[in-house]
Amino acid sequence: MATSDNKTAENRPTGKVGRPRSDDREKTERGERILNAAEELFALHGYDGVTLRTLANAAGVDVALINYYFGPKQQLFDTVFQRRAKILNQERLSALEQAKSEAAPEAVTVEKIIEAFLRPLEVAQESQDEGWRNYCALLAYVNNSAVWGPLLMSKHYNDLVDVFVEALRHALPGSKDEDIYWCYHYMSGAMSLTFANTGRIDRMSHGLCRSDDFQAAYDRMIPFIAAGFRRVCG
Amino acid sequence: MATSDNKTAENRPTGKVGRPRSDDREKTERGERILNAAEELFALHGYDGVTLRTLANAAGVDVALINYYFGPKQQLFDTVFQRRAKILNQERLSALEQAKSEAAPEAVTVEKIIEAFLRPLEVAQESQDEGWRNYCALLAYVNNSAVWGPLLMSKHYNDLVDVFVEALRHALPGSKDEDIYWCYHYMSGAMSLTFANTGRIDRMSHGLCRSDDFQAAYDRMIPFIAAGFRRVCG
DNA sequence: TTGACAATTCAACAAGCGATGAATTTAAAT
DNA sequence: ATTTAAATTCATCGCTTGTTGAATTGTCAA
Repeated sequence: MATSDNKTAENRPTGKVGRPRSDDREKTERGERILNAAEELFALHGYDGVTLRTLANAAGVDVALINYYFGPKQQLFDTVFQRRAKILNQERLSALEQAKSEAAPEAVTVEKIIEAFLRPLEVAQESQDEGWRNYCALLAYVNNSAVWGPLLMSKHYNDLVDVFVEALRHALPGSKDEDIYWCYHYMSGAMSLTFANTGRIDRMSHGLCRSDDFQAAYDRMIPFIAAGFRRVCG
Repeated sequence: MATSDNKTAENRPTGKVGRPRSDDREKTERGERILNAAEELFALHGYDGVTLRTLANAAGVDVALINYYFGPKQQLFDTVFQRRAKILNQERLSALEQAKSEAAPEAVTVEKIIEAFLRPLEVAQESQDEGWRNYCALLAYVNNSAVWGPLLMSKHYNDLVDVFVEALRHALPGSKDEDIYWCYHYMSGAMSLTFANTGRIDRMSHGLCRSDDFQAAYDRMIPFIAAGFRRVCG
């Protein structure tokens, strides 16, 4: 199931060898175009489902340029995954800080914590930048993979977990850490699948619900998860 | 990230050409060995991460035999996925029927419905047959894939969804179908990741929780999900 | 103006890919 | 006994894979 080559890609390599004139550079830099195309293709087909040639074609770039910019394939994958992880972590952390200061001196509620965790993803998906939608699918792929998950999720998201779990501890006094971690895990799974946008719910609900209706997904998800936390960790 | 070839596989091809003597047949038939190995490898590396040669080696058969038994690669994948889907569907349906008859004439509770949905998976994973553990990871892979999900999940699991949603409708009178489907989707995501057994929770909880502690995962998951349903669909 | 460096294409590499036709051996049916 | 069919290995096909070295063209500082 390797991706089709799509010879009629919008961005083609110039065909001329050597460094290009600085005046006819494309609006999006080539390095960034590679990352964007990689993000989309990896999200859809997984690491092994994408060949460097397909990727090069989609990005409108020569194959060799990928290695020039990002080194071997595995390193490219890590770079793609890392790029938005940083941003997402910042967004979530600042959302949590804001919730804390709004609630002070009271402890912030479970609902608000979960909102701080989920809203940045919803905002990202709702945004113009379609790269975020691709990244969410990539996140679902990595999160559910026994090969990549242990490597990349731990590397780029473990610190964030600590902060949110600490907040949840205060919101749910008397709860056991073990319970919190398990609930966090359920939240992570529900979120992954939901924002992976696979079109599954559309078919399963006979068209009643729509995968790309992030508002609908989001509105229900916060109370759903929060109620779960309260029941198990209460 | 193609799988390593593992030349020292336990089951080797005999090396002798032609149909084997019926008295020195292996205890597990070759066709079944192929399916088992495929299940394990596809679950770990995804469709494109597994080559027929790696698979043949793991199953201890010649490459050509895979095609002989199961046709092209895609068809093999479908067969692997289908095999246990049938069984799982039966188990879940009969668990639901039993819950219904136990509750009669009252309507069965949300908790019991979710238990009927989850317990068969837990029993499967807890069983001796390690193939079930692999299948759960495969289910997570397919469920979260935008390529395979729409094809295989709908094909093999949509009927089951209808039955369970119908039961949930009665357990949650006055609820909107849209709400039920979204909650069902959250449940599906939480379940996928949890039973995919990626080792993620082990690292995230600094060793406090263990991925393979299915009992722990299961005990908390039912109240978690049920509380979510009640809050959103109540 | 020269020389170092950056950015790009091209061509090739060895290895590996899925698939299949032919040959071979045995089992089962007649 | 013969024939037919099933189960297996082997060799090979044409293509694709990730990676790299060499050549080319442009920029920019000395």
